[in-house]
Amino acid sequence: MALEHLFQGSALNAVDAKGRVSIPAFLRSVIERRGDARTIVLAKHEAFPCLSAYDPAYAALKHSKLERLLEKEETNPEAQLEYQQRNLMAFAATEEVPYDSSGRILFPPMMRRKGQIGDLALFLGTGETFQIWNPDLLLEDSRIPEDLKDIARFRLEERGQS
Amino acid sequence: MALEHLFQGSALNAVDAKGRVSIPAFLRSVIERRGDARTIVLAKHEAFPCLSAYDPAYAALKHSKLERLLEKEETNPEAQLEYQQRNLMAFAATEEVPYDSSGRILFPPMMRRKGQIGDLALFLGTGETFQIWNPDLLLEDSRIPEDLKDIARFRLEERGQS
DNA sequence: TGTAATCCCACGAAATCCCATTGTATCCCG
DNA sequence: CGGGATACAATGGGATTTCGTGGGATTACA
Repeated sequence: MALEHLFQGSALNAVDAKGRVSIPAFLRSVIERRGDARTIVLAKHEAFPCLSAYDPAYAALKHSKLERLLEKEETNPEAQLEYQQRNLMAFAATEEVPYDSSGRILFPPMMRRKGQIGDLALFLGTGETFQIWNPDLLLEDSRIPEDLKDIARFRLEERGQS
Repeated sequence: MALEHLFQGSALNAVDAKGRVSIPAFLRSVIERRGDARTIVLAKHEAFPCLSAYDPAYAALKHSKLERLLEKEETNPEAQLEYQQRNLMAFAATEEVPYDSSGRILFPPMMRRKGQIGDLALFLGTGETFQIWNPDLLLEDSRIPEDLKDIARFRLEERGQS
């Protein structure tokens, strides 16, 4: 599990009336260096009220990891059920969306609701994956370090002036 | 067993009066990337009250996997029996159906009964295969993670409002 | 010859493409 | 070093295509 290209940096982009968002160019370049897809995978984050996003290559990696776990414990019926559940969450509870030539995706309504994304989307690189936040929810969350909130405030300010 | 194209995402489609269902386009595209068939294989799921579905290329893969398992334990008579049983399930208890130019299959009545599918079919990608559920049965099943039920509820809602 | 499967066309909604505009960062040359 | 030109990113809006769906017509089969 060593992906050499890592997601980093932050950006605040608008969601337009049609539900479209630009994926920041610096994140797209990582996706395209990892594989040749022009596609991102969206999932609800397990811990935070935001979305988790990554490229298809990372999703495949996650899958093969699950497969290997199963083969080890093939005899155990409890392990079978847990495998089924994980697989459902990893694939049925995610959506793969392509971005167009201008780097935009159409935000799937279900994910938009799950991530509680309004008309602003805050992108945060976190290494192997990146997160998409409603900036207001990030500022409200007590688990988020103050320094990170400062970044969110800065991005909001930047936009408020324009 | 490394398939690069994986089934992912969810959709809720109608079964019409003639018993026809659209296979979601995002699942069809995976089928057609894996092989050049415009066909799906249906089977009763081993654990859940739903149907399991995949492409013919995957069926072949599954078969060779069983074969390899058998060769490993050729001396064990119990393994022989189990092999026969699994092979029967994998091939006799399945149906292969083509989809037409608009992406619809005619639901085979037996499979429809086995999967207890009414006039709504919930499609769930699970990586190597996908599942077809009666959405009500999924909501009733205690083994299904709550987050996944949320997705089913969202899909139902989406449809109810239109 | 009747029943069921397949084909064909049609429609509305939604997704996708394409082009235009703006603002910002970068480059180049005086 | 400065200032204009250039390239790219993000965004808006209109045009086009695709998708899911219904219904009728045609074909296959028993």
